[in-house]
Parts: sequence; structure tokens; C-alpha cells
Amino acid sequence: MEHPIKYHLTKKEKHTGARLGKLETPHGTFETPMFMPVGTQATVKAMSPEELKKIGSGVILSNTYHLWLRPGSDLIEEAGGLHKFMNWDQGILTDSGGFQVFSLADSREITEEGVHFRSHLDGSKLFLTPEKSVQIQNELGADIIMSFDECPPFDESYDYMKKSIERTTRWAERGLEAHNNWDKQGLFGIVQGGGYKDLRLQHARDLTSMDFSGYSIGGLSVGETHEEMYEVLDYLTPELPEDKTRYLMGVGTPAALIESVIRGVDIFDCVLPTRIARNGAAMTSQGRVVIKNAKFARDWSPLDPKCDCDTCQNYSKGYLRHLIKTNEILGMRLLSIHNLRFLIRLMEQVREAIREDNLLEFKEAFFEEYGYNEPNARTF
RNA sequence: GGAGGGAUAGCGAAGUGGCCAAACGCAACGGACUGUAAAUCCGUCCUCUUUCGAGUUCGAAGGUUCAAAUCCUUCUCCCUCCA
Repeated sequence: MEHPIKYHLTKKEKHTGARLGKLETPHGTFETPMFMPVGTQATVKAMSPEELKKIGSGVILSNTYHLWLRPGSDLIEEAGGLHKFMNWDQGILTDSGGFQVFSLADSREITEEGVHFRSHLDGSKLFLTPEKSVQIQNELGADIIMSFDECPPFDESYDYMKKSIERTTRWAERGLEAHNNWDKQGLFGIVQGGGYKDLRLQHARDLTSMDFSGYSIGGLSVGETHEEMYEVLDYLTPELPEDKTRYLMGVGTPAALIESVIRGVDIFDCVLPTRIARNGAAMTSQGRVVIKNAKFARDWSPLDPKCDCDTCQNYSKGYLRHLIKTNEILGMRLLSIHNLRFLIRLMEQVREAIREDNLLEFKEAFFEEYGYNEPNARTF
């Protein structure tokens, strides 16, 4: 089968094997490694598409579950598809809703057929199946759509995890079967298995035996330590096909991005940069800056002197702190612009380092300034 | 001039004899946030102490009581209405 989503491996970094490549989609070709901003409800919160484009965003992620509930995938189809609906002419990836089943955990029932759970909006009973998820995603029309998976906690029991990945495999087959828009939409499979090596490898083999357009690594960054996550990547990525995109879902700390690229991952998404922006924190070349802290009240220097984003070019920490403290919309917008630009630029730098075969040196220099020895491994 | 109401922690506001260092909200301060139920959530917030705890508070002064933010007396200030 001819996939509408193609991955072209440009080169591998000499010392780490990190991959430089191109992700080809019906809405453009994008260099990888790449970070994808999250726009759950057909909008990257606080950002306009024009601003996203300006900071170099290529593919953005949106969500099946949320758009299914509101405004409805039929409405978006009527609008001409998600790209047209939200005025985004670059790539779009939609998540399957699998993660929502996991995060809305208090009221779900997982069966072989699908998942019964309740709407977070009005409590109404919902039923999502692999076929339904694909159908909704076909209507939304994203370039990359995701297979409907179960995303169990990292420390779920072995027995449960084994049953879960086997069911997710069956769901993956059903999703492949149901997908009817192969001309314009690629479908990715999602590898689960928690921290169990044999299950991860088994699931990877099961999914790669099917013809997906790319492969995702799910079930990580759900509370485990970075070390546990890196260990999974160490043995998992070699099992994934060289000629397809590897997508690590939900990862977005600068450290994890760099370490994961070193372990062979191509693309990432994460709500972290936009969420912490709205909550008054920034990722900068000098480490994390909690802009709402009192110490920045009279700091007239830019958020990150090494950043080229509009926020850092034009506004001071003191002003940003004021905006955040007064709950002004502009504060959230300016910090979102910065944080996204920071990660997108970080990926640009990583690509350059792969090109130059000096990724490890880049990593050392980055952490020298950013601070690697955080008290908590999960701190970004 | 007369009648009435009120003064509680940074602000607003409960509390009207013991369970009050004093609810709650806001502000302030700190923390968390990883395929977004998030412009959300958590903690601190009289002083000292890491904790236990100790010490000073409820306009001011005096009093009643085993015990007072709560009752009594006087004073100060504020508000409303009538002249």
C-alpha cells in the first residue's frame, strides 16, 4: 500500500544514531526531529495559526474525543475538514481518544468491543470503538490519525498489561480495516506495554507486522521517571522500522526531547509548554523560569536572552510577570509563544547537531546551562 | 442636637461566654503541571520555632467571670436616618 505519510531518513548522527529525516504529508514536508504543539480543541490554546506558523510550527496535534463531542466531527467535515475549519494549512495529527479513556479513568469500562465512558461535559454515556475512532478521524481529516489504544498506567500489573496490549493489537487491526481514506490520511499504530520489556517488544512486533504509516510509543510520561522511560526507549526503538516515523507521545521536557532523539525518536507532542505558559512558567536556555515569582517584579531583562521569539524580543520579565499576576490574556499568549518557540528551536538545534555529528556536545552544552542535575528527575 | 447601626488578621467578611489564633473569599507568597475535563490544582499566609509548642491578638482603656472577639462601663472613630 502507498502511504500518504512517508518518512525519509536523511542521516544518522555518527555517535548516537539519532535520526535526521523528513516527514512527508499531504500538507507539507517537515524536518524531523520535530516537536508538535497540542491543539486539542482545534486550537493551540492562546495561539493563532499565524503565530504558530511564525514560530516554525509544522504539524500540530488535535483530538478526536474532544472534537467528536464538540462541535462534532460531522460539523467539521461539513466545514471542509479540520484544516479548513481552523485555518491551518500545515500538517495535523489527531489523537485517537485512547488517552482520554485513560485520563477520564473514574468512569470507564473497557470491553473487547470498545470503551464505555462518560462525557466530561455532561456525564452522558459514550461508547468509543476502534472503528468509531477511525471514522471520526476520517471525518476530521487530519494528515496523520492514530489507532485507538488503551493507555494503562506505567506500573499496571504484568497480567493486565499483557491482556491490554493484546487487545490494543486487535483494536489496531480493526482500525486498519476501518480506515477508508488512505489517499490523504496515514494511520499510526501505538506501542504499549508499560515498563515490561518483553511486552513492549511483543507489542512492537505485533504492530510492525501490520502496515501502519508510522509507529507511536505510548504509555510513557505518565508518571514514571525519565530513567524508566529512557530504558524503554533503549530497547524499543531498535524494534521499530527504519523507514517509518517514530512518535513518542506526550513528551515535552527539553531533557526528555534530547534524550529521546538520541534514542531514535523522530516526533513529539506535549501540552507542557502551553500549559505551563498559562500557569506562569517558562522554559528558557537558562532553565525553568517561574515568571510569577516575586523576584521578577523589577526584572527588565528578556525572558530568555538567547531566544528569538517575539516575546523575548519585545517584552521584559517584569512586564510578563505583571500580565500573569493580573491574569491578563496577553501574558498567557506571550508565554505560550515563547515556550513553543523554545521547543521548536531546540529541535532545530538538535537537527543541526545531528547534521554536524555533534549531538552529544550539544547536549552537554545545553544541560550545562539549562541545569541537568535537577532534584527531581521529572522536573523539566 | 436627637435616634439607631458599626469597628475582627493586608483587604472583604463570619463568629456574639469555653470546641477561637479566629470559618470563608480575595490579595500575597511558594509549589505542581508530560498523547489538555487545566487562564487549573495544591500548600503557606499574627509572631517565634523544622516539628512539638510558646507568645501576643478581634478600635482603646477598665471591669465581670474559672474562662471574653463574644457580657458591662467609659472613651475614640465611622455610617444611616430625623432635626
